[in-house]
Amino acid sequence: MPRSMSEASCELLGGFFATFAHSTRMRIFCTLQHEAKTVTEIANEAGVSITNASQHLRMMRDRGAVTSEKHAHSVYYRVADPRFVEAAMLIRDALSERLRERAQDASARAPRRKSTRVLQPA
Amino acid sequence: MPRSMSEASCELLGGFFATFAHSTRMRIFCTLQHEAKTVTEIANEAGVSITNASQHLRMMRDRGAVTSEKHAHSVYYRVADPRFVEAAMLIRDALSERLRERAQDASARAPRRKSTRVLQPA
DNA sequence: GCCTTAGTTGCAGAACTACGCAAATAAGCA
DNA sequence: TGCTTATTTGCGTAGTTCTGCAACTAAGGC
Repeated sequence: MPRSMSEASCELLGGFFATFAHSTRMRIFCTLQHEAKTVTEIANEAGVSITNASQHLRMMRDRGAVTSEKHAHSVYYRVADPRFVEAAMLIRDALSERLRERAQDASARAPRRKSTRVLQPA
Repeated sequence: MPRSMSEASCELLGGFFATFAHSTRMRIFCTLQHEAKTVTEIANEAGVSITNASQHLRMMRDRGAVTSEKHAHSVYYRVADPRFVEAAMLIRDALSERLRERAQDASARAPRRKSTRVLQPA
């Protein structure tokens, strides 16, 4: 990261991160991590309406997180760059470690409370 | 990334990403990437009011992106895990490449328009 | 040309987020 | 104790985002 990013870059990167900053889009992103899928498949797997999936996907495409391609009736969406998946995993791992630590600290201070594992093991 | 993350995990990860999903927080995060700083320093460097910086920092701390520590009058904030910086750089690089490609494709189709470099070189 | 399947778009209401101001708290100093 | 500096909190307003519904478009098959 350069010492100071321009206002425009921050805007852009912030906009990109917004792509992941919602549980529905996070789920959509998870369904797409291995292969391209149609809107209907994505909507079913993520448990949202097709309209809603389509809207989130448009936003994600506009900001460069996914790309789309039309085949006959269907539109296939895929993750635009494998590094996005890599980065998400890096963050998920760091976050789950930190939360485990936090929970341990908390239970050390209040030892009667069971520790809750919030993220599934990677 | 596991094949399917639980709803709670998606919520949590989404919440974490929200931490970066705003140009002000992105700037705050940039100012903190190398060293811990006080709220006043952060506010000055990011160009926002102290109140506003404090509010963003609280949100970032609640979600695990930064930690804080009090020394005398001042509260020092720092990035909670270096992997967060690493992941942000990974995404910034992937994104800037993709945008460059996109711009090239666009100028290939409409050759008279100058290509704009949106992100500074890493 | 009409029907079906797949996806997108416009719109409106609800929910959430950002920001500033003023007031409150906290730590050290005189 | 009272003062000053640093930060946080409460609250109101303005703005943005999310979601569903209904209407629309696009591609292929009959």
